[in-house]
Amino acid sequence: MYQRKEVNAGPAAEICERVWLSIAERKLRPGTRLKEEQLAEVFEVSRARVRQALAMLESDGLVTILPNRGAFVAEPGVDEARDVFHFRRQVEARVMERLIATIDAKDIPRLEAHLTMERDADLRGDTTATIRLSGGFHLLLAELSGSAFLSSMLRDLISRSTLITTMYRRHVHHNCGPDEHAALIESIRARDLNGALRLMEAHLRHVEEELDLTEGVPVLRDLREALT
Amino acid sequence: MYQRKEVNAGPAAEICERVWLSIAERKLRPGTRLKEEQLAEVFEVSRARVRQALAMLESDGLVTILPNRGAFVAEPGVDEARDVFHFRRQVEARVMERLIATIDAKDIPRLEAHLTMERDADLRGDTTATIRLSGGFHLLLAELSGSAFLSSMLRDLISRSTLITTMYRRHVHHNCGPDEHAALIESIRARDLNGALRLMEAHLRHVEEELDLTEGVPVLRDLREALT
DNA sequence: TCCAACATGATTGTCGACATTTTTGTTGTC
DNA sequence: GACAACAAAAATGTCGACAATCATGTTGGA
Repeated sequence: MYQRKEVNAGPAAEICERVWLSIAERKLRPGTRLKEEQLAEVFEVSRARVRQALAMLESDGLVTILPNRGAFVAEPGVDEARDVFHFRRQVEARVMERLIATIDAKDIPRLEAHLTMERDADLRGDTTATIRLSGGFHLLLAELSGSAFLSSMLRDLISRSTLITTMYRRHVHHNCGPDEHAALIESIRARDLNGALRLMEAHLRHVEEELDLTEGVPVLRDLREALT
Repeated sequence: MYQRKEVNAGPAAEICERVWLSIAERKLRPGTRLKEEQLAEVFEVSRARVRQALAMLESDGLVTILPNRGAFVAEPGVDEARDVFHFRRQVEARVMERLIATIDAKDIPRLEAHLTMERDADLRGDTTATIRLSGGFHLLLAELSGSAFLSSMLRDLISRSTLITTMYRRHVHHNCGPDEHAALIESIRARDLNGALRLMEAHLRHVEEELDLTEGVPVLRDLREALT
């Protein structure tokens, strides 16, 4: 999920992923303060690396850094939430166009292998793996599309989506179901662009519709602004 | 241009902006190696800060960092170029929607003041200022739209656009003309969303049409891949 | 002469210690 | 008792030195 290149998952990326997972599992709530020293102790790494990881997480929209004040788990507002899903639909559509135009038949098994892992984690009830793999499927599509730019954009949007989902979902976690992923693979195999676009659109709408984005609750991003 | 928040332009952001300007002015060509020590000497800062700046520039797509190998000015391919402009149109459209829906009349003067600076720099023949202000206008629109998310996305896309323009433009630098910006301001003042969207679309198409994106020249991103 | 292994130089990556800023707790005065 | 100024503690920000890694040039052998 957080690996920057194909093989080379930098050491800081590992911290990013663990934080991301903790957020997805609601162990870290939005607004929580992230002290550098504390994180360094937990992950048994130097504080410098924690800073590096926090900077990455900020650019991915997962944490907000206030200069000289510290890092906090971000709290995206409803407007940002809508924008994130809006652009995620755009990006995933573009990915699908490139993917169906350029994909090599020998890459299809990679998708199926991923799907198998998703189903397996789902059956085992392994929440952590399920969350990781669920986002990973979309990211794999981007990688197979061959565009590093689309991949990096999508990773950003997926991170934000995850955080938004934890904040605004109505019920328990919905499983970004493996079945919908399976249907997508079939469309890709058949190189059915229109079908794939329709499925992806529906898939993402399902996720968004599970959220309650009606409330205009202003979000405390900066403690100073929040108490005017 | 590179200021992260409103007032608080971090010290590393200054380095980012100077590198960005050098790239825009074609003083730094795509593929150029950026040695940390060298940059530290030129900018008279510590190497740690240079690393910080390079990391930011990488996430903005302006430089490519190869682990243990160094940083290079990025060389986006034609596919990435098309994607960047594609999404830039999407983002700017979204900005315009939010802007016209929410803008306060008292903010219009800020736009006009910016336009005045653009015209002034243009008349003086101050290329550096012209480049900076030209991108700054679009970024100002995003800031006035009130969405930090859209702002950060757009800053990223503008950086990449600049680099792409220097790589693929046919003739000399086209001035992302102040006149088209002026027309946009009029539409905003009149809260004419459809008009504004049309103008923005045309404005961005003008920039893209000045480029020669026909050649499928593969780009050397990684020296290893390039010589297969 | 060509190739491989090694040694050297240069460059990036990492860490710990110190300086700065912010926050919190205390004291003294009105 | 409330408020302001000050002092102590804690957290963040910065820097320089050292370690690890990669590129280049050299040497020895076939």
